[in-house]
Amino acid sequence: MLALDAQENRPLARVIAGLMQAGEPESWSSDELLTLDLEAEHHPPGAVIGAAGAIEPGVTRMKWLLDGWVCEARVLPNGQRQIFSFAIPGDVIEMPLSPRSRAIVAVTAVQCVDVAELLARTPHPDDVSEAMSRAVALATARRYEHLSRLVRRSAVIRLASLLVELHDRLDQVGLVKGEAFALPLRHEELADALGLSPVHVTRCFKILRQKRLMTMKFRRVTDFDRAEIKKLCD
Amino acid sequence: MLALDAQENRPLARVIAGLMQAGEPESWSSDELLTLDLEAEHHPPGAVIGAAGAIEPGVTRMKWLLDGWVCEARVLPNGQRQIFSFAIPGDVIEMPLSPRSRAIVAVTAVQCVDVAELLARTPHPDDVSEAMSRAVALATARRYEHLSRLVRRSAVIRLASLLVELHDRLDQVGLVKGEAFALPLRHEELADALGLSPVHVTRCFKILRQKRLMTMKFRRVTDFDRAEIKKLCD
DNA sequence: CGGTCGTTTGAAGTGGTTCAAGCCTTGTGG
DNA sequence: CCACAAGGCTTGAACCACTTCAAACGACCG
Repeated sequence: MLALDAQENRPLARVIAGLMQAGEPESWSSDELLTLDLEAEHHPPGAVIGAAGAIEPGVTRMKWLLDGWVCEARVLPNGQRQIFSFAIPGDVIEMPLSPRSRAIVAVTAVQCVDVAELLARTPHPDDVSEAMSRAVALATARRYEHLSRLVRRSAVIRLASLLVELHDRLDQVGLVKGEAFALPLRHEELADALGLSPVHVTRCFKILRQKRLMTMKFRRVTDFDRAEIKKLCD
Repeated sequence: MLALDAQENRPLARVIAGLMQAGEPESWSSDELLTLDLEAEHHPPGAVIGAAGAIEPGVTRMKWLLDGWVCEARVLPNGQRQIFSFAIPGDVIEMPLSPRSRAIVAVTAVQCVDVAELLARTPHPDDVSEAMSRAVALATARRYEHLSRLVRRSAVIRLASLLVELHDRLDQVGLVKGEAFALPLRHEELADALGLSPVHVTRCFKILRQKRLMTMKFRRVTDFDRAEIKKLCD
């Protein structure tokens, strides 16, 4: 159960922020969600999410990320991994129909709920599915962004523009504090997302640090100068 | 009007093949489509398609490609162009909501119909929208493929795997003759799709030719050894 | 305290870019 | 029918960004 008291309430607040961002009407309130008694799934880091469930197409194959980071990835024939996107708390994840083409993998410990469950219990099912399809549209747009980011841009700019995207998304759900935010990704994960070697991700971070644009240490980004980094990307 | 007699019937046959491929039930027949008197839009090479129309979300913002090639592209801030995908006869094209994020551009002379029109006139609207959404799902899957193709793979393999994809799609709509097919793309367009320089596309074609895997000349591919090229990609 | 995993740095290699020139094809006008 | 111009394709040479390999360092966990 999502037995969230005032102390543990933050994941849910983020989720609601995510829904609002996706155009959720005001008919919703966090109180309503709290009373739904939804069962949250928990997954440890590295777990493949959703492969166990039955294959049914449609809106029901979606999960709603309450806490933690997941990535949408695929292992290429040569053994390398391609990460298509990251999802952060408040995001909606589309489960793949075939787990071979792409898999949803937990990067950190993860807490999520099945949208089918949510739809069955909410007093506003239409609003929920509306919000979900908006979230899907946002994710699709971000995938186009990601592709243009990867192609014919220097490694530093690939990294910088990904960081700006993640910063902005984290900011919208209240996970940015001043110029700092948690970034629970190893260089290897960033490398697999950006099409670079992990070694070169290190070098790119070094360049950004030397330009005094940001610091990445202990899975946290600090002194993130969003304006300057954004300028660098264009 | 799509006043197609037996002579001009081929584009429509391809389109129907495309629909069948997308899971179109047998309740359809080419005869039925011929009697619909659909108005086909014509666009010259280089034209931007669909920017003129009003912005309405949903299934109505789709067009159905009868003849010619189009690409889904975007101009990056640095002036370079990123091509996200190509569409061939029989494909369904999703029009972008905002023309800034991506544009549909005619590569050759193009003939297409609006899906809204088709839906309004067909006696099987449910079957049509079913086929359309299947086509959209296929295009989405191809976009994932394209991303994995671009990242961390050598230029020759990027080109080879794109050629295999295009070959297979053209084959399904009857546009492959033996080991040859028309490929009305300049090196520049392939380069913009593959994230390479046009010069290097030339070199890749040279390598493939020297390996006796294919020949590209005068906008036509000949001696296309699909099996060997496919093997090369893995 | 030692082992493991992740990060950092250096040195050498390579694949793709860029620039520039020549060539081939196609279209146009005399 | 030929001459010429324009656009795209081809090739070479130099350059640079990123990779790979290898070794050292640092944090975290038992």
